[in-house]
Amino acid sequence: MQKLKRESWDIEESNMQKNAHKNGKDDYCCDMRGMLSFLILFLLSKKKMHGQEIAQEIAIRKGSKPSPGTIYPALKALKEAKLIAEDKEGKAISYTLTQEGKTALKAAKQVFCRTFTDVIG
Amino acid sequence: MQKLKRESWDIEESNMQKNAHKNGKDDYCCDMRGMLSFLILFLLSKKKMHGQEIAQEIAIRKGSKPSPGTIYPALKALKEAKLIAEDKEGKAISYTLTQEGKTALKAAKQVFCRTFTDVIG
DNA sequence: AAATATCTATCGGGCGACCAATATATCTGG
DNA sequence: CCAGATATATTGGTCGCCCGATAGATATTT
Repeated sequence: MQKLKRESWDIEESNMQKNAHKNGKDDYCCDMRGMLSFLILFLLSKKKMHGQEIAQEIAIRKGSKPSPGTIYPALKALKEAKLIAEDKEGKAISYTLTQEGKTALKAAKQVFCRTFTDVIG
Repeated sequence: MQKLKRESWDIEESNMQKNAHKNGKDDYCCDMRGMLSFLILFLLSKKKMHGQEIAQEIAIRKGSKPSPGTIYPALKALKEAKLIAEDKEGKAISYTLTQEGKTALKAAKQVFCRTFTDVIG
């Protein structure tokens, strides 16, 4: 169970960095700071989603759900960068990629793939 | 030329985030903070390298070479976490993955692949 | 031996992801 | 209409990646 949790890249887990040499063996490697916006853009390229759906999908993928204080500022920044657009429907807000967002994602995906060539598989 | 430079994920480039709405169109998406250690572990799993080789390989992959102030602290942290070991030979230091490093990379790779499922291709 | 080049290493600081806690708004059931 | 549930949003703070500048250490060249 401990081992299972360790698989995630939580901030709490990855704080192992500075403590790793104290704790003895563990599997610190790195967190994924900087990848949130990229992930959001990618998820929205699949289908329109609202904030909570995005958070939940990320939770499934990386094992830890981003808190409101993480996800909403990120969405706000992407909105202000005009990469995503919102579509309010009741209490929920659906986000979609703008044309600029699609372009940005395409470019980012290219760098991503080149950077992590051979990592997959 | 401007367009070419924009493809990279430099800090300077990705600072577009807060200025993106001022600059009009651009391709801000995200940086890759937190992925450096992961990348280093992966590169070292291919072959032993010294710091400069690692920096150069990253430069090729993501388009910007990490500065000494980036790469060496990262190596130091990984060393203190016992995920890599150093092998001094003259002025250069060769780094290799420890057994723990291999284990950590394996676990991290798993999360990485699950997180970015479908992004590739 | 001195100069040059290369690699390693440290320092101070900026920036932004990220969290916990809290607040507001909208929807639903009793 | 009020209470709970759900979604959005803000605030204040921590953490650590990452940079530029600088300095030390080692090898090679002159």
